Amino acid sequence: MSILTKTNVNTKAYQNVLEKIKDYIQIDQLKPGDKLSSEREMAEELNLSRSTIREGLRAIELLGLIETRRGEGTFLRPYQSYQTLSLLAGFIFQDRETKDNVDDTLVMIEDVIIELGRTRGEDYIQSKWSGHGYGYWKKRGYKATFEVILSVIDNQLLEKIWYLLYAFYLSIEDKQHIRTVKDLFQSFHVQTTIET
Amino acid sequence: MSILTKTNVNTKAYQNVLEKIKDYIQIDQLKPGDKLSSEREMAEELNLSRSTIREGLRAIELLGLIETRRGEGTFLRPYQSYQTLSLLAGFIFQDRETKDNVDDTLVMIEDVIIELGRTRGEDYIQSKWSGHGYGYWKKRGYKATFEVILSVIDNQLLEKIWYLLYAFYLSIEDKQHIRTVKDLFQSFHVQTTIET
DNA sequence: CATATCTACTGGTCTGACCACTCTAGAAAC
DNA sequence: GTTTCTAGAGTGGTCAGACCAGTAGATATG
Repeated sequence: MSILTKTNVNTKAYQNVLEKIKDYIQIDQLKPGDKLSSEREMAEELNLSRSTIREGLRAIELLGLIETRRGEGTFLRPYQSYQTLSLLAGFIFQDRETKDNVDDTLVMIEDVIIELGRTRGEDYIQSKWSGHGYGYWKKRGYKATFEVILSVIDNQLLEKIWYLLYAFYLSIEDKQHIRTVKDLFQSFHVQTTIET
Repeated sequence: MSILTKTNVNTKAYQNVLEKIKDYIQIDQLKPGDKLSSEREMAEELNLSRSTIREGLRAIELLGLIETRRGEGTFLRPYQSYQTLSLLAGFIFQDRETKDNVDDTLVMIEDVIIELGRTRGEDYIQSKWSGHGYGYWKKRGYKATFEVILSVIDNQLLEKIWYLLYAFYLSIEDKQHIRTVKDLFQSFHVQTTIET
């Protein structure tokens, strides 16, 4: 299902581009940051027009897999950027019913993460937060504060899901998070009084 | 940050296409199955070339949001198909570290869903499962069995996340789910003996 | 050695063309 | 009047070729 390098006639040409590039990455053992062939080279190699190649590339780019820089070339992406995730979230979770569930779901996912944080690194989180104090973290904002928990749970996937949801949450309206920095501090029993 | 309809000069043109289409869908209240403007119309309306429009469309198409049919037009997709989700999951969660976390994360998300199912519709689930009996549901498979829980929790978002994860889980290798139908039955105290 | 300039190459965008396909209004046949 | 057939308009799929705007490296210049 995955590494079929033969061109499929029935599907659209740009989909073959996706497969080819996927193979290309695997075969050449390309790593993040590496440069792909130029669009003109790919076009010649795959016997397709440059515009068709570009349609495929745009799709992959939106997924955050590659990055294009004018004058330089096309590169494999180091990692999924926050911005891309945000856009993705907006599209994936478009419909009305889904939007109604964001609040609930975000809270639930955060519950899971917080629980994980408690078992895997309660001490670290407490010292990190109490080090700078409540006032500091409140100023840095909810996202930065929560990321401290994310940093210790060592689960990239759960992390990505949170980012996806959080980005989506913010994109709906410019509302504040249901939870506050104060809530976070309290769930880890860290002092929330501001020392002068 | 979200619904700015004004064209951003710094970003690439096809990204503006994405925004425009997103707005377009919202403003015109388009529903799944509805037809979008033709590529040529969009091009004229947005003052862009058709190729640029197409680059944007291809990206959205890969996300499974739209569907193009030659000779007919471009349509909003009815639902996010399972297949598309699988492809998406593969791209979004590409890297090695992320893959290592799938097992854990899937279990955790399922815990959340199961807990929700217990509080919101334990009776329904129990009667549904015990109605056909364990043998029936075991034959129908884990996915179908789990979907019973999903059907009562009334949270589309959590549902989508599960589908995304589950698809991704299966795509990594053709392995069986960590949990079994039996486990599900037991967490709801439904009999797992097969009557003859 | 440092600097400025030139040049080849890259992605970004546009134009205009042709194909294959679908749908439909109107002509033709009944 | 009803059915069937057909031509044409419209749609997405693909292509070739062009120009612009950046980048990087070679080359020439001080």
